[in-house]
Amino acid sequence: MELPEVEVMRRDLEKDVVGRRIAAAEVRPSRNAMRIIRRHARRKEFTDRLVGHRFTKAERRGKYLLLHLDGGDVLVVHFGMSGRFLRGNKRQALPPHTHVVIDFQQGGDLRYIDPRALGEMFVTTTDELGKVKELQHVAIDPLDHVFTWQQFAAALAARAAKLKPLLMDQGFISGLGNIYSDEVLFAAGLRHDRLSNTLSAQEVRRLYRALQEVLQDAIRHRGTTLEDEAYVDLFGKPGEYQHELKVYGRAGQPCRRCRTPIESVKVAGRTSYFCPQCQS
DNA sequence: GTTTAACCCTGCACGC
DNA sequence: TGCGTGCAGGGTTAAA
Repeated sequence: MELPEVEVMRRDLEKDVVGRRIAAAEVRPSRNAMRIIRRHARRKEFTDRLVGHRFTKAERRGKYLLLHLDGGDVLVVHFGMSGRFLRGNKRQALPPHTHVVIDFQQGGDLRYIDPRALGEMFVTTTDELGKVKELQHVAIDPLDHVFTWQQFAAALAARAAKLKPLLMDQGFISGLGNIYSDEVLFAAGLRHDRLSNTLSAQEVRRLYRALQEVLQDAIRHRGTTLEDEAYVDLFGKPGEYQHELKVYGRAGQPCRRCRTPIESVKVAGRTSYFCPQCQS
């Protein structure tokens, strides 16, 4: 789950979960459920900090989701690859790989489902958020209004790294994963292996605009749901952006702009897709 | 400083 | 049918 999917989830939670009070919380008995709450030694240590409290705000930092609670605690969630929240109720059976269930006083529940269990969830205090190492490393959000192209240009010039891994580096810019970094680079007309400090001012501007346009567009389409990854929103509904993808997962198929076959290559261990004609 | 590889995990496609 | 292998990709960490 990358920035657009986390943002769609945040908006759903803001509408449907913020304001609700937690009546009960359960960490399921599986080994993977303990993996999800790996920062807490015991289940009770985690659930005790939730029960009786009300969600007051849903915030996003890069790919992290912060669910604030009254009383000053925060539930921090990172979805990894296959993690997601799903609204449900007692009458509905828990789907496989459900690790955490939060019951609301007003009825209904919130399930955390994560087949690959690469996600993580923990409770901390708002005061100690600044001490969480992972959150400290989250760089500026490309959709933040304080993210200016001049600042972006300086940051790119200060590094000599290939664009694709750099865009996926959460300490450089936050929120991009494998799918959106490829889509952004296509929209900017830049190759994955261009070095960040070789970009002209015009190319930097193109990349800056591509970041915002692609991410905003993906949020408007409620995220990308691929067959295998099966991201769905809080209510189980798939996104629509997979129909808008220009390069990701399209190896061998004609480029939507110039008909040249899309190529795929391994970059920093990730399969990357690009158009050899449109991107330079 | 930058890049690579290994690790965590499950489901699925693949070849034999 | 069933087994082993490799891949998918979020991130971190250690090593090159």
